[in-house]
Parts: sequence; structure tokens; C-alpha cells
Amino acid sequence: MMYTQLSKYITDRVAIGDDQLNVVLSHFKPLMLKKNEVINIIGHPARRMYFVNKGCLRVYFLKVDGNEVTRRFAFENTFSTSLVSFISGEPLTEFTKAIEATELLYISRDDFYRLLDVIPAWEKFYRNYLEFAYVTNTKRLQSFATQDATERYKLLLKENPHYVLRLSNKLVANYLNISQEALSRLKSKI
Amino acid sequence: MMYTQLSKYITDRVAIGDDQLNVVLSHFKPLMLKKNEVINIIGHPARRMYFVNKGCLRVYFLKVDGNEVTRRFAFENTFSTSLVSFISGEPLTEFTKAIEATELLYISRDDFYRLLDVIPAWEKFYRNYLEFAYVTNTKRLQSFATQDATERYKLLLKENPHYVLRLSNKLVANYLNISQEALSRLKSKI
DNA sequence: TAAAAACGTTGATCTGCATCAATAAATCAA
DNA sequence: TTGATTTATTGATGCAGATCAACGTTTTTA
Repeated sequence: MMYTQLSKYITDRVAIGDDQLNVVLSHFKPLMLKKNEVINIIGHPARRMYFVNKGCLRVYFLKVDGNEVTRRFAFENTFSTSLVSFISGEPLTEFTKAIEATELLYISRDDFYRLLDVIPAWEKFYRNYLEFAYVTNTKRLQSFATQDATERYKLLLKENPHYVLRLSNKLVANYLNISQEALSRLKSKI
Repeated sequence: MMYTQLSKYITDRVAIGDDQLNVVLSHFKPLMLKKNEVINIIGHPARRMYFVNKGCLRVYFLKVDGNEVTRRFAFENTFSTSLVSFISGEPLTEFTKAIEATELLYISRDDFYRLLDVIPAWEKFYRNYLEFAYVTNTKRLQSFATQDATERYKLLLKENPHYVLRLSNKLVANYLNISQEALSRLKSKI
């Protein structure tokens, strides 16, 4: 059933009673996306937190020259939102697009924050999510600041080989913040 | 008195009773640093969270070629720790050094986490801290991924002019992840 | 307060990766 | 299935910013 993965995801991370879990789950609604569908509007605040049941989301921002830079992918069994905007209420600066047919569950920002006050396990769950997001983000920042393109690629191969297996070279290159030509060349030299 | 700034910092951010606040404060101990003193050991986990009363900390990591990259500065009235290690318990990958004579208060990691379970306002305070750290980090990542050196410098001037006023060019350049020569040149062209 | 060290600026040269272009291969759409 | 679009590779060229070097200025240290 549609909520199986989400239930498991939550109960794997925090201790929560069945009744409380059901309250949480009751605020999630399904959403189906076609390939290449975009689910947010730049300039508006982020109003939803998504859970990926199936498929994959790509979160990216635009440079002034119009080029895209990938910030993050969200594969199956991960939460995704534009967290900066979700937290601060500031307008979004990044797009979220399905890179294949994707099945989501989402909760509204209002419901999400309301649950934090009502369900202590949810506050703990959120803290966990924030910590994980911070760690991931920082490691990515460190990689950009200290490694060249080849080193970043090797690190990706080591830490997240499924990225390279599942995504096109173009998307991998974009995630590494290099051109696809550069990725093609550095791969031929390894 | 030494705890005035910290008290204000906390009560500005969360609602907390005097008794609970005093419990929190009682776990903080003072620490004085000389200029250029380093307060952590790479390879060990981060065991303390610091609050800067006076002075300034610089957090940086080393590239394989031995060059330093500044991750963050912590001026007066900010908390600082190597949060990835503090969260995960993994060994530290970054140094923290006082760039001038600095006066700190610190709480041990154990005490910090114990307070989370005992004092609900502290859990809220931590959530707040995590959110802020995430937002700052993400904006920095976005700046690196989408802007060239001149744009990054202009953004810094706009958002954090006191960085440029207070820090040497060498440190500003390092924070922007460019050489001091490059910073010198781009400044002369603005 | 003198010697030493660190900092800031400018010039010359080098390099990693971007961009542009051409072509072949793979994928998509009707 | 065929034509159209997108992707992957390889070559040629350009450029932002690194590195090395020289020199004057400021700061630190003894």
C-alpha cells in the first residue's frame, strides 16, 4: 500500500506509537508526476515537504547565464523540499523536477509545523532530518571547496555509486558542477 | 558578567524560565584563547560546543596539497562547533583557531545532548540553531556553485560588510576560496 | 626599537575546465 | 519505423584564477 514505505521510514528513525503515527500519516497526500514535470514556482515560498515513493526528483538552481546547477537528487525513500525556503518562508530559489515518472506523498508546511508542537516524536524526527541534511550539505560544500573535478567524481563513485549507474552522464556532470565534456574526458583518463 | 551575552542570546531565541535557563548556563565553562591558538584535534570527535563572548574563531579544513580553506568565521555572540562531527561522532576534519585573543564559553557534548531530553526549550533552541546553520551553509554552497570570484566578493560586501572591514585581505580571500592575489586584482577593478 | 615575519600589490606564466563545433550513437515521438 | 531530438565523445580554442616571483609596507617579536 502507498504508505508502507513512509511508515517504515519514520519508525526506523524514531520511536512512535501507532496512533501517533497514523495522525502523522493522515496528513500526507499522494501526487503523481510525469517525467520532466516541475513541482514548484520560483519566487513563491515552499509549501510542501515531499516523500519519494518511486522515481526520482532533481533539485537545481539557475545561474545568471541561464545554466542549471544540480543541488541534489532525491531517490526512493527520501524526503525532499527546498528546505531553506521551507524553514525561512523566503521565496524559493530552486526548481524541483521529476527526472522520471515519480510517485510522491506530500505534507503541507502548515500541517508539518503543527505536528511538531503536538507530537514529540515528530519534533525528534525533524531534528534528525535537519541533522542529516546539514551533514550531507556540509560534505558537499567541503568537496566543492577542496577537490578538483576528478577527485569529486572518484568520491561520488565511492560514496554513491548508484548515482553514476542510474543517472545520465549529463546529470552526473551537472551534479559535479562540470560540463559533460569534462566528465567524458576525465572518465577516459581513470 | 561573563554569562550576560549568552543569557540574552538564548532568551532572544526561545521562551525559557529563569530556573531552566540557570540549569543550562550552569553547564557552560569559560575558556580564554590567545591569538592563533587551535582548540581541537583532527581525528578526534568534536566534544564541545562553543559560544564566543569576545574575539573571533576561524574554522577551516586542509586540502591534500596542504592549503587551507576557510569554512566559517564565528564572531562575538555566535555558537560554533564542528557540527558534522558533533552530530555524527565521526572524527573531526576541520580546525578551529582563534584569529585574535578570544573569550569563550563552552558546554560538553554530553551535557548538551542530556539537556535536550530534560529541557524542552533547549530542544527548540537546538532546532533553531540547526535550521540557521543549514540555511547559512546552503547559501554558501549556492554561492560557490553559481558565482565567480567577483560576484562572491560583491555578495559578501552586501550581506556581511563587517567581514571585509574586520578581516585581513588574506582571510577574506581564503573565505572566498581564491588566492589573495586574485582578491587584490578583482578589488582594483570594481 | 631593530630585525624578522607576514601582508598587499603587481607582473609573468601556467592550467583546469568552459565553450564551441562536428559527428556518431541512443532515445523519443508520431 | 522513420525522422527528430537528445546524448556522448573528441578536437580546437579561450579564459578565470592559480602559482611563482619581486618589492614595498605593515605587524610581530625579542
